[in-house]
Amino acid sequence: MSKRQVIKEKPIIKGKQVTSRGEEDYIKAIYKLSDEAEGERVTNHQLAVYFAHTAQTVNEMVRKLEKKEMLVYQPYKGSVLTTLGMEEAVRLIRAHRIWETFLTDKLGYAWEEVHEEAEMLEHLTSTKLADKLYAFLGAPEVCPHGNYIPALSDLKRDDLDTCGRLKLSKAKKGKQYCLKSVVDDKALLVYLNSLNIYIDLCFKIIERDLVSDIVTLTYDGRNTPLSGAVAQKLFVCEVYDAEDNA
Amino acid sequence: MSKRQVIKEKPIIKGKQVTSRGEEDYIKAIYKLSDEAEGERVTNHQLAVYFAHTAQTVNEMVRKLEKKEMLVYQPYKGSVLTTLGMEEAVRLIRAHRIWETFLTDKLGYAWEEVHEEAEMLEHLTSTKLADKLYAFLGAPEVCPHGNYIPALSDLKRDDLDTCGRLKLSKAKKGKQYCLKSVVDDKALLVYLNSLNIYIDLCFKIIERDLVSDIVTLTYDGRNTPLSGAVAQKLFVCEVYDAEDNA
DNA sequence: TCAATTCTTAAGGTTAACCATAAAAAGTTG
DNA sequence: CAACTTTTTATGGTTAACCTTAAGAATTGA
Ligand SMILES: [Mn+2]
Ligand SMILES: [Mn+2]
Ligand SMILES: [Mn+2]
Ligand SMILES: [Mn+2]
Repeated sequence: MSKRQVIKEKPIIKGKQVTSRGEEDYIKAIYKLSDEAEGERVTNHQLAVYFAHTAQTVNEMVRKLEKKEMLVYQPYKGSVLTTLGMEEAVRLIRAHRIWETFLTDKLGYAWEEVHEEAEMLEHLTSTKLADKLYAFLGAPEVCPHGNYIPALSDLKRDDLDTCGRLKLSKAKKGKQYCLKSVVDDKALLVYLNSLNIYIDLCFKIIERDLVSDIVTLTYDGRNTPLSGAVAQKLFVCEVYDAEDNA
Repeated sequence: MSKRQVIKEKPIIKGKQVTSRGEEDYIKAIYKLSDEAEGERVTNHQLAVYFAHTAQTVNEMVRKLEKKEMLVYQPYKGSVLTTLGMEEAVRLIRAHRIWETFLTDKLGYAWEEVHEEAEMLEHLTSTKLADKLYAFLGAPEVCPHGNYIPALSDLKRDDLDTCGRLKLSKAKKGKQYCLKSVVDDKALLVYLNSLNIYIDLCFKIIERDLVSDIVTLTYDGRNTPLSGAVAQKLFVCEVYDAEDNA
């Protein structure tokens, strides 16, 4: 009999639930994959590999997102996000990086621990929450891995990750660099911890062996060799050190 | 060809995903309903009303939770949480209240805005995250609505909400009280805002009309009448004010 | 005590998000 | 351009979390 207050649960985002978690993950993936190489379009095959989903599943998701006008799909060519899709992607990446920053800066998480948590939290983050968190963090420029935290209006992805930065694998012997960002890959981050390498570390390249594909850095008074695979995941900018110019 | 890193998405909680969002909501609901009146057991009907689900759905969920040993169900009698179920409930309530506190204390949300956000965030909150957040908040005793934030070991629910507190609807004329907690109901909270009533406000009851069921309080130098329905949702403790004793 | 009411549960449906199989369509290449 | 490969898509499954309908079981109370 007790006519208790009726509670409608599961408003997963805010009110109308426009995009599900799965859809959001696809949008983000397309955004990220769309300029990892240089090709504009992201093929279904790329998505299938990325998510370890079947071709059928990818096709279904892509078609669904197309219907929602988040992307334009051309069979045998791939998908391009619409402006709507880009906005969604940027909203998610912004939330992701804000959470990562919160977890490390405020709660003391290590940089290799935050990605998974952020991967979940980003999907429950209203614009209001993201903005309040961002302000609370003091409007940080970058996440713990050095990637820019975009504003909602920053749809140009070129600016986001590698803006003006150089892959360490393309850096030159004899010059000095400062580490600006790293790929958010747990194994890599743990490895970098073990070498005492972190964002804003400055070092000099003392060797580049093209045959063995190894770059050797100097910092903290010792030499550290890095494989090409690792060097490809680190982004640096050149440092013009006065004392070194002499 | 690009053999990209395979990413398994959707680890909704942490690793093994023992309880889904729906299951967690049921566990919490049983916990909450189990002493709203005084009866131990929570009937399927109560749950059906609470969630606006059908009897069939409730039955399925309850049976599923029974299989997972989160509760013991007796047909026609209702469900009681097992210790496992209680632990789960407390974990969720703890996370809920910690998030609410974070949102108000750190991000400046109003107390009527935090429940919905917390309702989602609680389901993605590992023990580690909850503990770190809690420490970051300075180990607060209560949420913005005055309810205790339990430790994971606090399974006794009596202590949680009304421990030593009195429903304002049962308070006595002429005495002084301090508001200690309120039911987390948006409409109520907004109403209290309009009256300048907040946690830790002290006031005196100058009138209790049993016929009209209205309590009249004095604070801020004015009299405010509250209906019985509202007074039932406010919990107070008596204040022994020296200056008033004379 | 037995009829009315309420509660439970069996049977079967829907949708979302995944899967497999296999045919059809497009692209690639010798 | 024909053979081969890759991509798409039609069909049809599965599971989880909801639903409806309706039958059967327990409780209640006159
Ligand atoms: Mn990340
Ligand atoms: Mn990052
Ligand atoms: Mn709440
Ligand atoms: Mn609360």
